[in-house]
Amino acid sequence: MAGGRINQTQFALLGLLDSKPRTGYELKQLIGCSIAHFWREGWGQIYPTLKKLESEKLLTRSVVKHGHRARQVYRITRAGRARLQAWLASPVSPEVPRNELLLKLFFGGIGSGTTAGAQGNAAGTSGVERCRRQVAVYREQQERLQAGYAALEAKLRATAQGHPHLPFWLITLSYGQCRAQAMCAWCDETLKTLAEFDRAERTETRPGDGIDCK
Amino acid sequence: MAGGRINQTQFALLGLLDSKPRTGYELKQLIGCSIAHFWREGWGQIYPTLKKLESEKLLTRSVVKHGHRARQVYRITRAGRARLQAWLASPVSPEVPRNELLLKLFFGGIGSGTTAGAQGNAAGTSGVERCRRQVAVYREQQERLQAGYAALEAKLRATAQGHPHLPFWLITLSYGQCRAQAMCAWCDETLKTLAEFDRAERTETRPGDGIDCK
DNA sequence: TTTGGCATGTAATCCGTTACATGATTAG
DNA sequence: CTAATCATGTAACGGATTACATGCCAAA
Repeated sequence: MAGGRINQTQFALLGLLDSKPRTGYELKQLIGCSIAHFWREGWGQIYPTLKKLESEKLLTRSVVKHGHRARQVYRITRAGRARLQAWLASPVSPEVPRNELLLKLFFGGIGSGTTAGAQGNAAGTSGVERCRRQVAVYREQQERLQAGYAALEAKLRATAQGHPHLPFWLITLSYGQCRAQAMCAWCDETLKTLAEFDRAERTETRPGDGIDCK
Repeated sequence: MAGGRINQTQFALLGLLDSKPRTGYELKQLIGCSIAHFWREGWGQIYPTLKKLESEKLLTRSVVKHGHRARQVYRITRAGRARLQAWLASPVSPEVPRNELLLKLFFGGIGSGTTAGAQGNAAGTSGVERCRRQVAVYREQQERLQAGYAALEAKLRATAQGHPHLPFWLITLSYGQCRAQAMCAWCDETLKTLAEFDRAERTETRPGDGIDCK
């Protein structure tokens, strides 16, 4: 997916290091509680990227003794800030993320083969029923997401009250809320469409001809 | 991207081959005009995947002479249909796609450094202004998407009128339409928020303290 | 005749996930 | 004491994009 472009991990790290120096571990934690709803990073990405950024002089590393342990604390440099600024102002690269759900729905007309017979589609095996289940699950997910956004918003408003960056954080949450809400509406509409189509399909079942474009 | 999971390309190909045998080239074309709004494939993915599917007996390949050329036509097998069915009925793997726009907005509070001074934020360099531009561009994109969806819907309704799979294709379009519409609404709301925040910010500018969780 | 579309592939590279591997510190 | 958390990394794997490379055929 969103796969082959310039490594964006570096900008997430630079951005989080802008406010204060941190260790890789702290960065991972911070990601998990601040931007997890739209951005994930794994260890295997964070540590190598930090090293790479250090080698490019965008970060400096200082080893801080903590008991017997040596913590690697990274601090952003002036060059790092410049790099970050340039990225922040640069246009968002347009991407068409793959959507597994839509692909499955697009193929909703493909019958289950094994039970396709003269007596029509058995309940539970038709493409329509398959799609209904997928959409129902998706709807639940979206509702859970909404609850999560609401909870995070409440926590943020309480914890970071008055923080100058708070409005921006809330904007990202609002994005998720709007989207999840719209997706729920779409689910309802789609479930209705599928139910109607189901009724119509039980009466006349034609073999699907090929898809073709143009 | 969506990176590390099981290769989904194979299912897109199996699904498109379900209705009729096709060549790799035809598959690429078909993808471009039917599911391009939520699914992309490149040559480098299609041809190797077709070979892999053939080696797994999920497809068979027949070489058809076309003038002097040899076209490799792939046909789905019974095992291929079974594999496709299993996937269609399996739950959608939950993913948290990275969102570059949101990351940039999340860092909206990071000032541009070079012009940060006593006289407040110069127009065009503040984080707020940066965000406004990003959101405005995004809004335009979403509007263009909406127009594209509408056009494709009209074309589909005309071209594939009466096709038994048409309702499913329209569902995927409706998804995009709902989302794009919601995103436009979010943009408007966000632009308003940013404008208000801008006014407030010009009066009192505090240095951003660090983000911290919990 | 030359351009554009048909047609098939390979190679390089990068991104990202997952699992593996290790060990110290601290709270219960 | 022991479990959870802090803390840092590496290795392997697989997926996706992009560019590269080639050549036929038909239409203008």
